[in-house]
Amino acid sequence: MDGQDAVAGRYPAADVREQALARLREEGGRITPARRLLLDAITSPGHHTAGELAETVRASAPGVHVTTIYRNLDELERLRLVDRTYISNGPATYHMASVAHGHLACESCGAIADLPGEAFATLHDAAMSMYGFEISPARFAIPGRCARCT
Amino acid sequence: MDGQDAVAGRYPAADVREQALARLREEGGRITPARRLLLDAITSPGHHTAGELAETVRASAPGVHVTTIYRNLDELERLRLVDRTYISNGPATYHMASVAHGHLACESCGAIADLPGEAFATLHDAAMSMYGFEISPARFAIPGRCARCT
DNA sequence: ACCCGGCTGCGAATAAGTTGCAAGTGCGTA
DNA sequence: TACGCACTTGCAACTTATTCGCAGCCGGGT
Repeated sequence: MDGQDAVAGRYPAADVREQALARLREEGGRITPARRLLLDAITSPGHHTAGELAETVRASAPGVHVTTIYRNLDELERLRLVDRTYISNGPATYHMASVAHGHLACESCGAIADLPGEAFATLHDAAMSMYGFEISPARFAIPGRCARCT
Repeated sequence: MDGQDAVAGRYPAADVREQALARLREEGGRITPARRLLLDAITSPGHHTAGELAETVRASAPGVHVTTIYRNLDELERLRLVDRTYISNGPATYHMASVAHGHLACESCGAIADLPGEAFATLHDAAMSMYGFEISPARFAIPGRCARCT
């Protein structure tokens, strides 16, 4: 199961990072070492839990507290710079927001794959016509079984 | 946003309950007051969290412990009699398994609506052709915004 | 009525995430 | 370049959801 980066990571991570920091500053936020390191971690390929991100950040700056990670992720999500994705009952995972896409999460091996936004077209239409409901595909993962685990 | 029971609840709850108990017995399980009450609670319309189910059961039998609720829900899920649905970061919700369907969960008011299984057709095909991935629509809720909250 | 094995209650443990508060620091201003 | 205010951070304690070990209970086949 590849395709982890069918969507994110097309541009140098440092560019994405500085762009995100710029947006933070626009909003009256500050640029701090913790934030830069968090963005470094989150721009790396794949889907990361808050705990993993904390660990990655701590590799460079041991003092950074999980609370800081959570608060910054909240802020980045509020600015729509990152997507928070809930995978079954496990911890939420985060990745840079980019092209709209959804996720597939294997219930047995935990692998995650991205699915293009177009795959959600009929789903989107059904939700909209039946309930006037606007779906957010990026924010959740569809459970199931991947090819390897079937 | 109605349609909570577009799928479940077409048959008298007591029938569904006794049928589920019969399946449990087939599997070498026992019929206990706690199980009957849990099934009574879960067959009532809507989507229920483990905590809510515990409270409902305790209205009739105050001694029943949450652990018992969780263990029985696990068992019922194993037998595919109930579906466990994860809604964002909140507690899991449970409902009787019946016709395959998905869920829409409003991020702002928490309302839940059911979506027929057919709405997942293209999604299913996309997941299958791209990754050989078999999705389980019943097991998750799609976040978004309902008509009232937009 | 008896007995075996499944079921239950209890308490403690775990994991993820949140909150209040005091101390620290980025960065606009002078 | 120094100052100060508002934004950030670290810490510890708390909440919520769920699981586990263990001892005793009881459903139901004989």
